Amino acid sequence: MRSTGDLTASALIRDAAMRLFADRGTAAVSVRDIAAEAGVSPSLVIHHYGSKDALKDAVDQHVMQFFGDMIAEFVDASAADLGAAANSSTLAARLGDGPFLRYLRRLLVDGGPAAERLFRSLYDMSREMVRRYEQAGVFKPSSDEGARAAVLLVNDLGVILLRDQISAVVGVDPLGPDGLVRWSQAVLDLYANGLMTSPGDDRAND
Amino acid sequence: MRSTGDLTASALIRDAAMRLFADRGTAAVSVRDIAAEAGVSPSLVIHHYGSKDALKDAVDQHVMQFFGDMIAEFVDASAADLGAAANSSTLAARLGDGPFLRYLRRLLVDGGPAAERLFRSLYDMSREMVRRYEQAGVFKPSSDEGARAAVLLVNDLGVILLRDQISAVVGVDPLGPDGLVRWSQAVLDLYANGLMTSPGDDRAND
DNA sequence: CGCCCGGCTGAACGAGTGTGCAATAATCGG
DNA sequence: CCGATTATTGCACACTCGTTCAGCCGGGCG
Repeated sequence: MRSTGDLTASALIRDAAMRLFADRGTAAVSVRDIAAEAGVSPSLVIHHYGSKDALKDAVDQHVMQFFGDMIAEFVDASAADLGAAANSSTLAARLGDGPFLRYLRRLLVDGGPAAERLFRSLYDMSREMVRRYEQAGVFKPSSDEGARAAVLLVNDLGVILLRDQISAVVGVDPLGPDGLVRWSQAVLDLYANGLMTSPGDDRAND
Repeated sequence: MRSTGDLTASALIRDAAMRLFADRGTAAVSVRDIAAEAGVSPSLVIHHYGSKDALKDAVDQHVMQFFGDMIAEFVDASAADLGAAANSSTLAARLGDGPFLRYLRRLLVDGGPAAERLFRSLYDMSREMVRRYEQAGVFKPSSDEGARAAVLLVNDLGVILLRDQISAVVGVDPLGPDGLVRWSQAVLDLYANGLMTSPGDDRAND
């Protein structure tokens, strides 16, 4: 019942479930697995959350709360100073190696109402960002702000979703300390200069 | 045993498994579900593939073959004419609404050796594309071709991974007939012109 | 015709699943 | 200290899982 530094049992269970769900997917994790990971009995898991589905809902809500707070904080900070906090680097660094990003991946791919609400929040944030930057003259005006915001959002989320693949194949974790600067530079170069020699050219991408 | 128009039973089972795996994830699909979807008995599934894991391997291999062929064809076509076939639009349109893209999503997120091989193929394709375009003078030279190729690849795959979320929130399927042109225009505009007013400016993204 | 043989099925088994329940251990107010 | 409330557990039940196996059924071949 105490809310001190060490976690309560139900929080322990929730965090264990979050880790396992993120790594293996919800269906591949049993209540007994969660109990073992949390160091408690399977009965306690049910006693605290009622059912496995309810536990999943609690984990979803917890993750949503986390990202909701992060988004709000980020929007506020960028309202005060458009340039300072407004880059993905600090965001990603702050997220650290916690299980939140890995859970976010499952959440977005598995879908569901919670995922849709979260994605809507992120998209709204992206739109607001684009609007501010365009108004401030940092971004060129766009004929399709919605699409531009979506493309930028997909760019950021794509790194999170494909992090493991990129790490394995490219050889550098794009969200690690070293890979992050390399990735940011490539993205910044793209955003600042584009990549084609003749502006307004015909189509060409991979 | 025949390879005519209507599929053989084992191919029927494989396709049913691919659909269900893509939609719900491997662990959430039972052999009985697959059998029902394919219209056969559960025993026949095991009889043809030995086990559920082996069936999943067969599905993986089938999908890998499909994308391998597509990649090879795409590289060949773009070698002949750099501009004509070298856009994602035709690729996505050719993939259509088949289950391959949905399965690709699960494959990339669940990881595993097959996914890593596929991602490596895609990354190699992206690198080769970037190299050709830079050499042809279509792309500006880059200080980090690897990172540039990775960013472009993530951009394309991100749309596939987040397709459902984008459809639900933005309101347009980015791989549908109408959404594709809107999405392509936004991406093309980004690639051609960048989005910041002062090239080489300081950091700014969402 | 009889035979057999590969595709296919239904029933069954053991293991593992989520969950309910009674009993035990811990904690706290009096 | 004691009673009570809460946290926690072991056990059991019903069910589903993947998988096995004996047998059915239709068609090609002697």
